[in-house]
Amino acid sequence: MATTDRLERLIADECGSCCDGDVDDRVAELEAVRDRASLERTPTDAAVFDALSTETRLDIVRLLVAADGELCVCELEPLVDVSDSAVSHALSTLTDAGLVERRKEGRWRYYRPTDRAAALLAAADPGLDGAGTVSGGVAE
Amino acid sequence: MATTDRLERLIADECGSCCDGDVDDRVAELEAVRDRASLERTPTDAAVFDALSTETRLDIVRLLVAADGELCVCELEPLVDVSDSAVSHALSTLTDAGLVERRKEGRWRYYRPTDRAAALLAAADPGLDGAGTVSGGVAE
DNA sequence: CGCTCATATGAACAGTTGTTCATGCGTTGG
DNA sequence: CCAACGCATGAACAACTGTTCATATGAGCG
Repeated sequence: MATTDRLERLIADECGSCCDGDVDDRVAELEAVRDRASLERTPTDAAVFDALSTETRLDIVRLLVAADGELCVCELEPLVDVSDSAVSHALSTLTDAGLVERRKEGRWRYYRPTDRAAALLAAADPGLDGAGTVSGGVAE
Repeated sequence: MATTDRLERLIADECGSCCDGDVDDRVAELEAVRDRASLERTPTDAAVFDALSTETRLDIVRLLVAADGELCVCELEPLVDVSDSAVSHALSTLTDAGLVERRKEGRWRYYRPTDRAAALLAAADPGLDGAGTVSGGVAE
């Protein structure tokens, strides 16, 4: 890690150069933060959020959650203004991300959202947003 | 909505052509679903998920959550393998999405995650994922 | 079996985006 | 003031991606 220049000046500025070996301590602390952050990584990584990052896919998930059951492609297609092929592509991406599940019945495929999808929408939508530090208990 | 062809066949297949005017009913029902889904839209829309859809920005948010306080750019930059400019760009995007907040102090800017950011990470990370219907418990 | 249907999948193109480099802006120290 | 610093921002380029068209797959039906 060669870019500790600014970090040293930051620490010196924060505690008024009172202590000298604090740089190493702070670096170690930051590396511990990095380790902790890495542990929270799921195998899906950013793919989960990426799957919800376009209006088409997000609309589909919202529709599936709003519908109190399951919908098939031919029901979704009239509700979003893209081709059925695009809907299918979107559903594949969402399935890979673990946000929807598929049920086959005859010629049709019924899709429904997973708990994770609903949890993500709930976490993003409500007005609990805005200000506030986070630390402490994110537990649930 | 001109693409109700398949929808008609679906309904006929589901209830065995028992009823005829059901197509309009089902279409109306689907439009109600669409209206309900639209109501849940926040002004931020898909931008929130989009902000978390890249490894760099997601890593930054994870680091801010893992750190039990606030971090500045010079502390984040050694922890992610991109330039300080990229970190700044990422933080701007995250700020616009309402996922981090900025505090100015002298030459430095300290960043901390919002509640929404923490809630989103919590909703995506835990092992509560996988199988399960979402609303109300639609047994099957 | 050959047909159609519902959906999945591959290719290709346009639009988007994440990165770095260069530079601008407010702040601090000499 | 002037220089240096921390960070923000604009431009530019490569890389990615969402869409549609074309085609494949598997299921029902005559």
